[in-house]
Amino acid sequence: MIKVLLYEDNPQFREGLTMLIDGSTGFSVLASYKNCDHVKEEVEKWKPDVILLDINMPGTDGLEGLKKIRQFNTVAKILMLTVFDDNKNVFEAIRNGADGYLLKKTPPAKLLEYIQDATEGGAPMTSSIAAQVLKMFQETHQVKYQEYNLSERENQVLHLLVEGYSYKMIGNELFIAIDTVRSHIKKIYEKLHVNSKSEAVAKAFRDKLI
Amino acid sequence: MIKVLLYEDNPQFREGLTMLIDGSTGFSVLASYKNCDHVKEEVEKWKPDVILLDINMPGTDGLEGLKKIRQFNTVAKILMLTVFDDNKNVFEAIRNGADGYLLKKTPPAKLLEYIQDATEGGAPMTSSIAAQVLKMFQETHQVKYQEYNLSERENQVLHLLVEGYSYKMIGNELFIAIDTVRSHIKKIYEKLHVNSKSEAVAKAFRDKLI
DNA sequence: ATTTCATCCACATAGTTATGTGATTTGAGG
DNA sequence: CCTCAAATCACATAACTATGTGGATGAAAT
Repeated sequence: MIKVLLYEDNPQFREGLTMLIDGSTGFSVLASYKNCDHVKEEVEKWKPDVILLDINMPGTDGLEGLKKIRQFNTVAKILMLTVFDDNKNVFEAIRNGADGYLLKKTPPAKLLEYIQDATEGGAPMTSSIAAQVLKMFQETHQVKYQEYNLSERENQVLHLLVEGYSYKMIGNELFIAIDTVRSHIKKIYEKLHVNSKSEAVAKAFRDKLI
Repeated sequence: MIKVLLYEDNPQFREGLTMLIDGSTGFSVLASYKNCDHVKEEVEKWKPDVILLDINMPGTDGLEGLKKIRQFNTVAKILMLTVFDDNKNVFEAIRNGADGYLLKKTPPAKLLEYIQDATEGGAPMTSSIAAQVLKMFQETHQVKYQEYNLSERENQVLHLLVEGYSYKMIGNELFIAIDTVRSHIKKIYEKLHVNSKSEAVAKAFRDKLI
C-alpha cells in the first residue's frame, strides 16, 4: 500500500485526486492540505511514501514546502505538480531534491503509474519537463574540451599543477628535469592564453580541461 | 506522418520494431540498419523526423553514431535504446545531444507515444533513467557549501586569487598593504586546509566557492 | 630532404610566494 | 570590561615562479 500525502489548494482538484488515488487498489491518501504552512508536523505525523506538492498555493507554496521537508526527511518521494512547465521552477525543484515533476494535465491513469514509479526509485517527469532538464544539463556539461590542443605531456603537467604540485614535484613525478617542467608550463600558458599558474588552474576548471 | 529511421543490430527486434511502427497510423519506418557505419549518408538521404539508435551494436555503435549525426544534423530527434540503464552511457548520450533515452523493455504502446513526444519537443525517458539524470544534475548544481567560514574580506581575496591577481595587484585592488594580503591568504589556506595558491584555486572551484 | 613539433635540458635573474614572528585597531558578544 | 576574531601593517628569509636565451633529439608531416 503506497501512502500518499497531498498538498493542493484547489478543492475540486484536491477532491478529484483523492478519489482517484484512494479508489485505486494499492494506493491510499493519508490526508490532504491546502498549503505547506504546517508541512513539518504533517509529514512527521503521517510518514507518507509519496508527497504530491502543488507548486502554486497561497501561503507556503510547494517550492518552500519542498525545502522545508528536505531539511528533515530525505526518504519520502516528492512529486511536484504544476500547470506550467516553467523553467525556473523546474530548476529550483530539482536542485532541492524533488523526485519528479508532473503537469496537472497528466491523465489519471498515468498519474498513478508515476506515483508507483517514484516509490520504485524512478524520477517520473512529463516529457516536456524532461526536455528542459536535458537542456539545462547539456548547457553545464557541454563538450568543449580539446580546443587548446595541449599535448599529452602538457596535459599531464597541467593536471599535476591543478593538484598543487610544485615544479620540482612535477619533475620528480614525471622523471624529467625541473627546467623541462618549466618549458612545458610556458607552452601551456601560451596555449591557454594565460600568464600565471592560478589563471591556468582556473581555466582548466572553467573549460573542463580537468 | 512521423518518419523514423532505425538502427538496431538484432534482426528480430529490428523486424518487430519496424512492424510496430509501420503498422501504426501516423508512423512510418523509412529504413533500418544494423549499425551506424554509414550513418551520415543514410540520414542525409532519408531526412527522418526521429532516429532510434540502439546503444550496443557491432561496428559503429549508437553513441558514436549520435556524435556523427550531431555534427551535421541537429534537427532530427534522436532516441537512444538500451537494455541497461548504464550511468556512463546515459551521461555521454545526453551530453552529445540525445533527445531521449529508452529501455528496450518499454511496452510497444509507450514506445509510439515516446516517439510522438520527441517530435513535439519533449524528452521521453524511462523513469529510472530520468532518476539518474536528476541525480547527476543535483550533484553539479548543489547548493553552495559555506562550510569554510571565510570572512567577507577573505572571500574577496580568494576571488581575486582565482582571477590570477598577484598579491601586489590584490593589494592595489583592495587598497591594503601587500603584507595584509599575505596574512589574509595565510588565513584562507588554513581554513581551506591547503598550502599553495593552486590548491586554493582548485578547491574554490571544486567546492563551488566561486 | 626539410620543416615542424613535442620533448628534453641548462643557466641566469627578477619577481613572487610561503612562512615566521610580531603588533595595532576595531567591533561583537559574553 | 574583557576576550576574541577580523583586519590591518611590518620585516626578514627561504623557496618557488616567470621569463629569457639557447640548444639537442627524434618522429611525423610535407
